[in-house]
Amino acid sequence: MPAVSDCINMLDSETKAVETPEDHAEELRLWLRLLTCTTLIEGEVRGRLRQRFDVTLPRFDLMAQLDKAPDGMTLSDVSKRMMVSNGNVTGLVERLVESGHLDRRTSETDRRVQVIRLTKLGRAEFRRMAAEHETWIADLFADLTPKDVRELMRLLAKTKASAQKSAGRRRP
Amino acid sequence: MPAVSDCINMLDSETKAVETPEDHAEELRLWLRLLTCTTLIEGEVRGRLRQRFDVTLPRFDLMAQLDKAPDGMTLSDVSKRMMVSNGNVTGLVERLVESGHLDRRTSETDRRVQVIRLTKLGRAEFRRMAAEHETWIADLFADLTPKDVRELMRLLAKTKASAQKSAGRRRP
DNA sequence: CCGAATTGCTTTAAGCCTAAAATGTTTCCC
DNA sequence: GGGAAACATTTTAGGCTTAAAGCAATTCGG
Repeated sequence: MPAVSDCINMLDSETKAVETPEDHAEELRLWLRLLTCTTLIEGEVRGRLRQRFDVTLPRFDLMAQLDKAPDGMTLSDVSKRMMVSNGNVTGLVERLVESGHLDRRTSETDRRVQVIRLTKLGRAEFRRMAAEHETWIADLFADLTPKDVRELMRLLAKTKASAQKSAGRRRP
Repeated sequence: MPAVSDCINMLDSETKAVETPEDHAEELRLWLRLLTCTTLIEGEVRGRLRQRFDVTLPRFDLMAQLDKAPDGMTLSDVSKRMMVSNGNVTGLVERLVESGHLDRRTSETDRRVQVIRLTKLGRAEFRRMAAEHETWIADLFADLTPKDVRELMRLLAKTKASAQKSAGRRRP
C-alpha cells in the first residue's frame, strides 16, 4: 500500500509509479534463473551437436531456419529470425556454402538481396541431426509434466511480450 | 493413454518409456521460447550497458560475481559460477585488471591459484551500474504479476533440476 | 618418499558475435 | 529525370567463446 506522498509522486510520472527506492530483487533473481536455465541447456546441446555431428550450434540454428523455408530466405530474414547481427549471418552463411550445405544466389528482381536455401546434402544432414536433437530436448525437459510445459509456455509468452514492450519503449 | 504394445516396450527400457516415435514438439517449442526470451532480454541489457556505461555484458557479469565475494574468488570459482570455460575467464580478467577494475594475486598457500577481487574503482563502478541495471530488469519484466514471477521461479527451478539431471546422466 | 594422477590456469586455433562504417541498389518524391 | 532516403549486404575492428593441448603446482597411493 503506497503512502500518500508516493501517490503524489505517481501523478507526475508517466505510466509507472516512481515509488520509493524499490528493490526489484525478485525480478533480478528471476532473470538470473532464466539465464542459468538457458545457458545450461544451450551448453548441453552445443556439446552434443559437436560430439555427435561435429557441427556448431549457430550452424544448426541457421539450418533449422532454412528447413522451415523451402523457398529460401534472405539474409535479413535470417538475421531477424535468429536475432543476431547482419554481419554475423554473412560469415555463417559463407562457411555453410563452403561446406556444401547451403546454396546462395542473388535475387533476380532485386540485386541487393541474397537468397539462401539448404542444398540436398544440407537438408539431409539437418533432418538427421534434428531428429536426434529433439530427443535431447525431450530428455532435458523430462521432469516437467505436460501441465508444467503448458504453464511455462504461457508465462514465457507473457515475459516475451513484456520485454518486447519495454525494449520498444526505448527504441521506437 | 499408451497402447498395450507401448507398455510392453516400456518394460525393457530403464527409467523412461521407449514409446512409439513420439513427437516431443511441445518441449521443442518450449525450448525455443525460452531461448527467445533470454536472447531478447540479454540483447537489451547488453545494448544498454554499452550505451550507458560503455561496458560489455561479460565484464559486468564477472564484476557481479566478485561483488558478492568480498574476499575474492579464484578463476575456477568464477568459471563455474559463470558457466563459461576457463580460458574465457583468463582473458576477461586480463582486460579488467588492465582497466583497473580488478586486482589479481597469487594465493600464498597454493601457487597454482589466482585470487581476484574488485578494486575500489571496480566496486564503485559496478555498484553504479548495478543500480541502474536492476531498474532495466524490473522494466523488462514489468507486465508480470508477483504471482507470475513466483510461478516462473518455481517452474524454472524445476527445469534447471531436470536439465542438470539429464546432463549428469551423460557426463557422470 | 616418489611417481602418477589431479588441479588451476594459460595458450592456441578456430569460430562466433557485435556495432559501426562502407558499398551497392532500389525506391520515393519533387 | 534526379537527388535523397531507405534498404540489403559486406567489411572492419575488437572482443567473446570454446575445446583441446600444455604447463606448473599439489595431492595421493604405494
